[in-house]
Amino acid sequence: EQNLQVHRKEMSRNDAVALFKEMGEYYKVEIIESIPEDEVLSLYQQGDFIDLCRGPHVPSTGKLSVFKLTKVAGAYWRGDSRNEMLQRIYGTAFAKKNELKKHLQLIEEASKRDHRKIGKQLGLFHIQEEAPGMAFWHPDGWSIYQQIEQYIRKVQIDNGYQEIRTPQLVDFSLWERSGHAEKFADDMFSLSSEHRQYAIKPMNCPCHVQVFNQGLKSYRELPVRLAEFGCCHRNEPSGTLQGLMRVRSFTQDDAHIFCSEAQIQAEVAGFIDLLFSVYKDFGFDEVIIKLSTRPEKRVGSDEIWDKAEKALADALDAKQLDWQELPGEGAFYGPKIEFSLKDCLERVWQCGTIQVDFSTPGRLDAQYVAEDGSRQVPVMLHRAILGSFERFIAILIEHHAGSMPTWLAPTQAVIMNITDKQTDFCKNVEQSLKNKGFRVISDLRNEKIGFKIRERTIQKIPYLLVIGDKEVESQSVAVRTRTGEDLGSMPIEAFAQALKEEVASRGAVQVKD
RNA sequence: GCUCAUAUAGCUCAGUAGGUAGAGCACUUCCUUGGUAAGGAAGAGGUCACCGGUUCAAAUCCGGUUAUGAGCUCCA
Repeated sequence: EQNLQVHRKEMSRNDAVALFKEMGEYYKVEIIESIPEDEVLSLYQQGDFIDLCRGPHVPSTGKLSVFKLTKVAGAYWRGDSRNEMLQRIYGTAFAKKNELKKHLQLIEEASKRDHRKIGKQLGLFHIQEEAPGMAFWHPDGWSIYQQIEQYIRKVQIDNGYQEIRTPQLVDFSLWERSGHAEKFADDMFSLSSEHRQYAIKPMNCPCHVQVFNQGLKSYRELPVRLAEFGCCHRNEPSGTLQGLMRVRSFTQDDAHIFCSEAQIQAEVAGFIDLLFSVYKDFGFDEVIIKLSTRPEKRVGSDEIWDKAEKALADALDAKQLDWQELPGEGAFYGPKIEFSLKDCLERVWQCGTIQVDFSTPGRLDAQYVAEDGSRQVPVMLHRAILGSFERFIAILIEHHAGSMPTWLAPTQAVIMNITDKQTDFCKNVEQSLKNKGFRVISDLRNEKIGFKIRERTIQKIPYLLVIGDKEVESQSVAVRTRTGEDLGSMPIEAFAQALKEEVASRGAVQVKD
């Protein structure tokens, strides 16, 4: 503590302003002028370098034994994009050398797993100049996408959702009525045709209300759960695009639940269960939960907000989940819960959300007939589990470093002959596994088995089935995994059964001899 | 959108005081039929992102555009 004070100086405002003006540090002068009169101004010195700082500083940079400068980047003066930009130098310091080493290794590992890199290596997708921020999905990437979509479709239908499909292009007047045009017009793609102004939909909610509005609904029909794999476009600023993580064209696993106020808590509770079971199936066990409550600018009475916030909090508490409150962070139309998952490198990704909306149904004239015969406006719950397919697949690629769990892998097994004497048997095995519904290919090229194994291992195919004369004779396959494990020879039926179990359990069990 | 950087063969990358380019892998053909992470030979492949300027000459220097990367701001 004593040490820390040695190089610390306190100064009067006038002296400090004079000093920094003399140094040409006008931003520092601005900061000094914004500090309240009664606060102490402290300065720190390292050699010839003097700086205004609340502190504390280390007495000497020599005390930072283990550090590394990591990057240089621009940053807006006072975090406001209308201001000038300053250069910020980032560095990181650790108490021990091996801690720094561990930290740098983690960063390196993350860069090896970058979904853009793996996406290219495995031929999953690409993005090109003519369509910035929009993915071209290749066969293997689309296969992963389709597995996920079909899985979510089944899960939602099993949980009382009805799937719908709404237009990509909707007249601007709907976005004006919904309130989106006013706030987000610059971020919407729009076009005109025959004296009509359209926008490509930036979200699905207004369209879902249109479906709800067809036919007068009774309270007996609530809750109505409408789901859509809704493809949306938002004209995000060019500098924000990033691989599949931040795109201009994306598909949400979107759904809207129309219900009464009394049903909110039960619907939220049901959604939370669904979300946890889905994340578990994808191999994510740790979920971080945040509840955002009423902001200053909002619609709806305090009474309704009280009820909605309580419904969300009670739903979480009833499941004894840990959650954190973010006061004032809710949307203007209602409170929300956000769900983030942690990947194997401990990185946190926000994916799921459920939001209560008191505003949109009323703006778009949604109503139902209540028990007493009166017309009521339903509450609308916006919810997504994965968020967007693009982003979720990027997270999966990085979490698994490209080795997708067998149930998601584009190719689950490759059959390889040693010489072309075994070609016919290989084709039989391929067909028989395909008939059982597995995604398999044959590699019958005139190449050495070592070469094929190397290539298919790099492609992260879960199972490599080698067939030589021995296997033909015993009607079996020699099984090797992408991790290099040799499971020995087994009858085709035994392999198919084990593979079936692994796929059904979504990777909890692996094929074993 | 802002700041800085980057753009060379399908991929990963070299390269040049300014004199129109090179490797490995992949691809094609031939030889090889080989039991668990690279068999051998030959061949083909590039207006060096795009537009303009300087110059006898530009892939190289300068300006602009587009895209990408890092960060900032934003994210219904």
